[in-house]
Amino acid sequence: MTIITRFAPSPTGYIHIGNARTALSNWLFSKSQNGKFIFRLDDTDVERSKTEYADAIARDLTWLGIVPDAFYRQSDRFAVYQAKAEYLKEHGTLYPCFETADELERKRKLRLARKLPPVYTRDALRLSKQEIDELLAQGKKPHWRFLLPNFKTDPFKPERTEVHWDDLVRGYQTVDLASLSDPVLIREDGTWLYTMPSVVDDIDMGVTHVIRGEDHVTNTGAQIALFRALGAEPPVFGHHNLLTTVSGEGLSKRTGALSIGSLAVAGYEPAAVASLAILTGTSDSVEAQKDMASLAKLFDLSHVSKSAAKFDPAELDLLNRTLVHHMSFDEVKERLTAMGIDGPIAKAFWETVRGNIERVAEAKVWWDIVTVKNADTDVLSAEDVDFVRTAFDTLPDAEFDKDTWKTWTDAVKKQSGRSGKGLFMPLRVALTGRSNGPELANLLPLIGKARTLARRP
RNA sequence: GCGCCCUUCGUCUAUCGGUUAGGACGCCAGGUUUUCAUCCUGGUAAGAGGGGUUCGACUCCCCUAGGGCGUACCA
Repeated sequence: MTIITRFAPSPTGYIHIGNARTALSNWLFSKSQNGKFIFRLDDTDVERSKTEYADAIARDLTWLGIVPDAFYRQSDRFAVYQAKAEYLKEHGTLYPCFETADELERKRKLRLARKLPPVYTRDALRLSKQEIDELLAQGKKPHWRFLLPNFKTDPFKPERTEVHWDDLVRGYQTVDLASLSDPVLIREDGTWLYTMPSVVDDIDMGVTHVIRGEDHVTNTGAQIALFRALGAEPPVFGHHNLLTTVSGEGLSKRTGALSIGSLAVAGYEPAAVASLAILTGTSDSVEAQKDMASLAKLFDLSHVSKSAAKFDPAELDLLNRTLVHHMSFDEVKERLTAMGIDGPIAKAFWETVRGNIERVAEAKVWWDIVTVKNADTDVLSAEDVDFVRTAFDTLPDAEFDKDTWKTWTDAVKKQSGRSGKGLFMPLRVALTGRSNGPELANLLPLIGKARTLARRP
């Protein structure tokens, strides 16, 4: 059997690291088993769905390294849902309700005040065929609810009805359908809530495994009932834990700083983001994986914890740093070229500076230092300036190579009597304008003789 | 309010009745680099509280506290 998973966001906002966790989980799960991955836009909410968000989500997935095998849009499939709704109506499991939102809210509060679970009491089910027809004739528009199979013969006497599934993350799960309200499937205006289209699509698209956040656990109970009402076997479910901010708040689409798009703009490596999104809150060490293949190797839903995990953006810097430190020239060549880092010394340059930067873009700073910028020596004391001038006078005549630095500084040491920090720091500052950076032995030949001489204070 | 789930170093976690409670990240120290970073070595630091059960409890049970999620005509 081919594994088919899906990521089905609603395009009502930008996706964040928590959504990436879901998307990546589905992607890695299917890929690690030679399965397929579907990208589906759950855009039934016409009001709130925006093309801008849809485009951004697609872009973010691509950036993360996710390549869907198929793409669907729920707004293309309304006719299909309509047909399924008719099927449910014929079987008496989809019924019209005429309460207004206010009425429902009032009833809810009433039950709450009486310390009863605030579930819908199915009053609409008491309407006779004739009453319904009258209401319709008056031009009243109903919303439609799915009748949860939580009773033996009398829908007004729901009994404990357990739905079970073996969750990929959480083990054996139980949801009691009697504690749930009949979910509204269709609004008054005929638009769809996510519940049924999602189920219908999962059936039609052959989805075998649904991996989603823990916030869906209760939904899953109702949706399993819906799968069965539609004559289908439910897929396998897995509910991963949720990520929270450092202060413990849930991530929302409004947590802008953690949106995938903003992380991309900030110059983080997708592999760093993916590693953190997947590995946080699992029993695996949070170590940067350089690509999807190695992440897929680690990926195991049974390692995912059942409690919420704090997501610390600062960890991203750590992961990104290790990734950059070990990145080969070939891996970054194109990006360096785009920054203007090119030519015969580009490779040696990258291998020299990568250990001292956290993000690839920072290479540009060092490129400027090496190739253009004249060093700022203001910070040097008058005494150091004298020292540096004298040192520059003893620069070797030959063109610079990897041994030049040692030869030169050995000579300067002998002549000046300086050593250690006192010897190297002024020279570093004079050459680069900075008190730290890559090894000067490697940097010096890159700067070259001509540019070095031009930096004599 | 009710339902489900959760609670071990600062953080992410291992432990499935008997461990010096392990690892990773961070942090600190030492080494390497005659600087910084990298790298290597070492160290630091934890069972929410209270009751049981048991020869023995982080582990099982109950209570309390704290947290997450749900309880939508959001997804």
